[in-house]
Amino acid sequence: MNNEPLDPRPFLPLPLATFHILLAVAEEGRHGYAIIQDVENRTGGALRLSAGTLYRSIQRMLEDGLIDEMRERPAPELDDERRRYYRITRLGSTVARAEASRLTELVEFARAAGLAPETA
Amino acid sequence: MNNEPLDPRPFLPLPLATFHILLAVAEEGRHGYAIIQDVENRTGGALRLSAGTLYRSIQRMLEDGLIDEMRERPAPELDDERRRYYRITRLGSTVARAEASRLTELVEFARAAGLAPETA
DNA sequence: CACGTTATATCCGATGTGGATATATTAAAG
DNA sequence: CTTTAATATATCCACATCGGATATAACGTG
Repeated sequence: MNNEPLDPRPFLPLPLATFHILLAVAEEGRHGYAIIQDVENRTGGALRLSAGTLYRSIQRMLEDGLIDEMRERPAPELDDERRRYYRITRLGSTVARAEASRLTELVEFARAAGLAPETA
Repeated sequence: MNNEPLDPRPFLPLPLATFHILLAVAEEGRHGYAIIQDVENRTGGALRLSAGTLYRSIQRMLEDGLIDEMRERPAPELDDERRRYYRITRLGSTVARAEASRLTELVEFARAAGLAPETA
């Protein structure tokens, strides 16, 4: 077993697109186009990942080991052979957790400066 | 009086350095070098704004009206004439609040995906 | 008065991003 | 059944942000 203590710090702060992609594929295995739609839906249309940003982010994340490509097809009955499905890795989870904690701290700074509501 | 409803959306997502600078000058009027130290202290040394990033960020923020330069010298007794002091504007506060709210939402997404602790 | 720290400013290269473009398959509409 | 829109991946270009290096100079201490 590989239980080395993965260090997320070299990855922080995480690029915005990378964090959103990690959240999208953490829920369930998703392909690129579905990630774009997931991010748009969750942000109420406020963030629309461009195709350029998405696919280059995915390449980087594969190289860095934050995600990996799945062989299984999550929905074999209504499938599309063009799709490439991705899921989060253990390293990806560790990095996403560290980024979430950085963001939480940032919001607390804003609250202390009177620039965020008291009730989260 | 100017009570037009300032729209923060075109500024979002805010560059990381810009948000940290807004938080630093929101507490009290600060000069550039003091901002670098404030950010380093608050983040426990995790984020060290480089001089290049800081002074170019300040220029942009002045042009955008997020901060403005003060005439008053906060500490006239132990002053340094090289210093240039900045404070947050009303627009800067509005933008910082909007960014804090975006970050809060982002952390909630991470929590929903099981990638952040339940207790903020 | 020499030296490290404080202080502001600009330049360069690397990275992240949106928008445009390309290509091809799938689904829906006429 | 053919046209069209949506789906799906991928690459290119230009722009913004950023860290690190460099420059210049005033300040504080030994």
